[in-house]
Amino acid sequence: MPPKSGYHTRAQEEMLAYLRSRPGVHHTAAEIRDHFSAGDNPIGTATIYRQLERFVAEGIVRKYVLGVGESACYAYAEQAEDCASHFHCKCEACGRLIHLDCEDLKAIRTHLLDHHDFAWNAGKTVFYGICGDCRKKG
Amino acid sequence: MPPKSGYHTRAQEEMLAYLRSRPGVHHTAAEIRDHFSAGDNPIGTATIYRQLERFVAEGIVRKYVLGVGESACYAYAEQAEDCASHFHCKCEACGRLIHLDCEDLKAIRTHLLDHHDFAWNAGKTVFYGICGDCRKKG
DNA sequence: TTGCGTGCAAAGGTTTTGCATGGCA
DNA sequence: TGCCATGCAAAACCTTTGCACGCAA
Repeated sequence: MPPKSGYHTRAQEEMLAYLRSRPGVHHTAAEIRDHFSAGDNPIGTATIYRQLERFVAEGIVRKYVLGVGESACYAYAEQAEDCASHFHCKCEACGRLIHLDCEDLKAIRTHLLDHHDFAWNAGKTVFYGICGDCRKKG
Repeated sequence: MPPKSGYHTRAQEEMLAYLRSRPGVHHTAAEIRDHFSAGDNPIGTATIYRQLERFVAEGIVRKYVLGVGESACYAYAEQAEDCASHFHCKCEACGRLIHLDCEDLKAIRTHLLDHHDFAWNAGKTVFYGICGDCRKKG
């Protein structure tokens, strides 16, 4: 899925190929920049951010804000993932980001819309809490 | 509910009194600083952050992360609010933060715990989406 | 040729930290 | 007195922006 408008450039193509090769995997802007800095064809930080912003605007990539001061995370959004049954949970203890596929949770969207007039964007929402592993450890 | 450890100081007392007088209202660190800068007894930025950090650690105040680059929000956490029936929705269009009291949504916590082994912290989670007003406007 | 994309550097904003001073117990 | 809290300034951090140059169409 190439961008819908604007020029087709090398930086854009390589970033998209990289993200697409790791669907569902979260990358920070710095990680993406470092990935390309390591090899040939480094890409400037500003370009990283500008392309990511474009990808997000076009719905190709999702952006997740996990905390103040922390970097935002970006992940390639597959068509299959794009349905409302994909959720994210972040463990406040170990920091792990957990992916959840759950049909039941889709009911939340209906409830929020019908009862609270709010069109929920599940893809951007992160559920905070404590994962099972961390609870066992105390 | 005074802090459990450390000294009892003027800055601490005034900040807590201010937050407590507005339960459930969200303030950024800058807003709190400006509030005290306006009157007598201004409080330094570093102290604002250090006290807020302490309040959050002690559970007196809740911290909300709404976006990268945006300031974090802090709100006094009443006992009554502390139950799981208080939720937050942020409109991605107008930026408004909507408070929601909904018994039905509490079922999410049970579901996440029983089916996904995840102890959800509803107080910290923000639901992103589009509010009714903004949808009407297109 | 036209104008968008890129890179560098600098700015922007929020939050944290170092260090000397002041206040609480 | 001993130790913590405070304030100022500077640093740290992520992200955005200005500007000149380069590349796509």
